[in-house]
Formats: sequence, C-alpha cells, structure tokens
Amino acid sequence: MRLSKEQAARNRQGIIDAAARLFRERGIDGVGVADLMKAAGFTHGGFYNHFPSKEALAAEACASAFENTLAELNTALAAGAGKSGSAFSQYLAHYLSPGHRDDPNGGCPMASFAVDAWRQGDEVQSAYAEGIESVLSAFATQLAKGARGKKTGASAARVQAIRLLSEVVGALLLARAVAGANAGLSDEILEASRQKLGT
Amino acid sequence: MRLSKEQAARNRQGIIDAAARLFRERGIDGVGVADLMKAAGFTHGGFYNHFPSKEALAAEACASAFENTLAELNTALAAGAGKSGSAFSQYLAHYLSPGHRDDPNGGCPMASFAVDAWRQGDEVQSAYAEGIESVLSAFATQLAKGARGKKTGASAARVQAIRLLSEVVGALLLARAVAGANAGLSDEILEASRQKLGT
DNA sequence: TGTACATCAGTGAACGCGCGTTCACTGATGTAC
DNA sequence: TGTACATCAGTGAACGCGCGTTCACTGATGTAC
Repeated sequence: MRLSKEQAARNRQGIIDAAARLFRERGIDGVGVADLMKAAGFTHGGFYNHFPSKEALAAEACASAFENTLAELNTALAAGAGKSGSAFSQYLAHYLSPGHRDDPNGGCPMASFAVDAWRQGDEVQSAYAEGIESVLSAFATQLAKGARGKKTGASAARVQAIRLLSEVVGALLLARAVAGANAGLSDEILEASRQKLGT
Repeated sequence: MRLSKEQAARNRQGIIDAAARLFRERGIDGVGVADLMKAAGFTHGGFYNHFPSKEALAAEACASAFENTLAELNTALAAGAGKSGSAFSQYLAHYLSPGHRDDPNGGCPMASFAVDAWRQGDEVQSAYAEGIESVLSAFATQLAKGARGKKTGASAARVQAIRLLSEVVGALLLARAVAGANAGLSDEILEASRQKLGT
C-alpha cells in the first residue's frame, strides 16, 4: 500500500509532531518508538522508512519544538507591537505561569530538552544549541529596543538576555521538579521570578 | 559469608555514595543496578538486601547529595567568615565555573536531579523538594545578612534567594546542555551570570 | 565460656519484560517504454 | 495513452539485548541455651 509522496511527507511530519510533544512531556528515553508511532497513528515497523534512528528523530523533534516556540514568541510580539516592551513582559509572565508549568506538551523545549541534550548524543545537542542561540538573539533584540528610557548597548543586551533566559528556564525547571512534592513551593518559585520580571 | 553489622552498614553507604555520583553524572535512568553495584565493588544480586527498589536508592542518593552540597556550602561560608559576604560570592563563582560544569560527579544535585525528579516517582520528588527548600533557606540567610549597606527584610531575601537559585541552576543546566555542540556559548552563559553576580 | 543453630550479606544464574531495530511481505504509486 | 515493472510506506512478527528483580545457595556472624 504505497502512499503518494505528499501523504508520506505528511505522515513523516506527523511523527515529528508527536515526538516533539511526547519527548517534551516524558523525556526522550521515556517514550518508545512504538509509543511514538502509535501516537502518530501507525504501527512501529514503519518508523525506519522515515528516520535512520530514534536519535535522528529526537534531533528533528527538538529543532521543530524550537521553531514552534520561536514562532509563538514572534506572534506574541507582533500582536502587542503598539504597546512597546509590554508584549515581551506578558510573554515572560505566561512563560512563568502555572499553566505552562503543568503542560510541558507544547511548552518550552529549553527546559524539557536541557538534560536530554546534555546526556544524549551529538545530533540532539546540536539542535538544542542552535535553538538556544536563536532564542537568545530574540531576547537580546527585545531587551535592546525595550530598555526603559536609557539605551542599552548590544553586548549589554546579550548579557542581560542570557541571564534572563537562565532565570526563567531555571525557575520553570525547579517549579516543575518540586510541583509533585510541594505545590506551594512550586508556585512560590514561579511568582518570585514573575514579580520582579523587569528588574 | 555473613558480614558484621558495621561492615554491612559501610557497604550500604558505599552503594549510596556510588549512586549519588553516578546518578548525577548520567541520570537515574542512565545507570543500571548492575553498574551501581559494580562501582561500589559488589555483584548486582546483593542490591535487594539493602534497598527495596532502585527508586528507593535514588531517593536516598538524592538526599545524600543535597546533604553533601549543604555541608560544602557551610564549610565555604565558615572559612570565609571574616570577609563578610564575599565567601558566598566566591561560592557562587565556583558554582558557575567551567570546572563545576564539566564535573557533575560531585556537583550540584539541583541541576542533575531536576528533570529526574520531575519525571520520576514520589520518593525522589520528596527528597528533591526538601533539598531545594534547605538550599533556599541557606541562600536567604546569606542574602539577608550580606546585603550591601541597606538591611534586607526576610521575605525580600527569600524572593531574592529564589531568583538567584533559579538563575544559577538555569545557567549551569544551559551551559552543560550546549557544552558539547557549542563550547563558546557554554562559557559565555557561565560568564554572563558570574560577571553580574551581586547585581 | 562453649556449643548449636538461625540469620543474613554477598554470589551468580535466571526470570520476564520492554526496548530499538530488522525483516519478509503487501499492494498502491510512480515510472519507463 | 496504455501496459509492465520497480519502488517504497506501511504491517506485524521476530531479533537480540539490557534492564529491574528474584532465587537458591554459601558461609561467617550473631544469638540462644
């Protein structure tokens, strides 16, 4: 039952989408090839018609998750273009919301893939590092133009972007890690960073 | 070949120590029971004489890693007691050093166990959450007393402690995740947080 | 204090299970003539 | 345009492997008398 090229390409993309969701939720090692294929609506045997290995898929899924995240960020910024820097602040507030913490499915790949990238092979690491670089650029652009009154230099904005990214990713990861055992602490962590966002 | 109680207790501790090291390095799922027992100098069959399950050991190893980390922090602070707040700053600078990034073995359990705690069972989550709470308290105490000139209130110090912890943990995780694919970016992330530590 | 027996840490083989990957097969699609 | 054949996405069984866990066994330690 050979399929048309278009359908095959669509099926391939469906597997990547399912992987991008499931890997973020349960980690790369936490999802089997059979689970993935089932989630995409297939049996597991066909997997290797599309990808040379599970790790190759993981790298594509990671890259895809970053693309979606960047697209969302740009959409959010474009929507609030009139209101100067506030769209970015709102994006960060959403990032640090309990909703985002509890739904890693479509959420931040920087948090979900961080430890996976560290311990996984080269392909995933490369995709991850490129994604981080893209997000940092986007953050730095926002910080440079949105600075309150005083002009911020490009290099200062980059340092600020790195620190901001470290803080929000760290807060999200810590909040997720303690959510099950200490929900109050988890909320407190998110609030602490959210309160002081612009400072 | 039954052993003396003392020897048995020492062997049990040896397994915990090996686990605390290996789990931080490769993740809980990345180390098998056989690997652990071999690292501790035993064959794998005896594992269940000491622990009811791998997860129970993981929880103990996580708690043990936090204890060691807190002890190191206190030692560092006591050693630099004369120089007011600078001992704490030095500790943070060490935390954000390339050396700490490249040697997760005895390093920060907050970073190493973050994703494991999130996706693992209740026992590990509890140990992790308690560890985080202890470190936050220690940080808050330092920030409250070490504040430059102006007095910092307890609740403000706690918020500051949470944000500081989020930033350093996030920076360490990001730096580790990109180290393989982009060493320059990895160093840059550590430096950005290190430069601005007190600000 | 000395003897007999129960205890239990450690060994190494074995268990069942799920994983990533491979394989022979199917049949509609794409292509060469 | 029509026909014959090669291609290849999908199926489902099977592979080897490593994992967490269990087991029968050993023999020195601890304990009851």
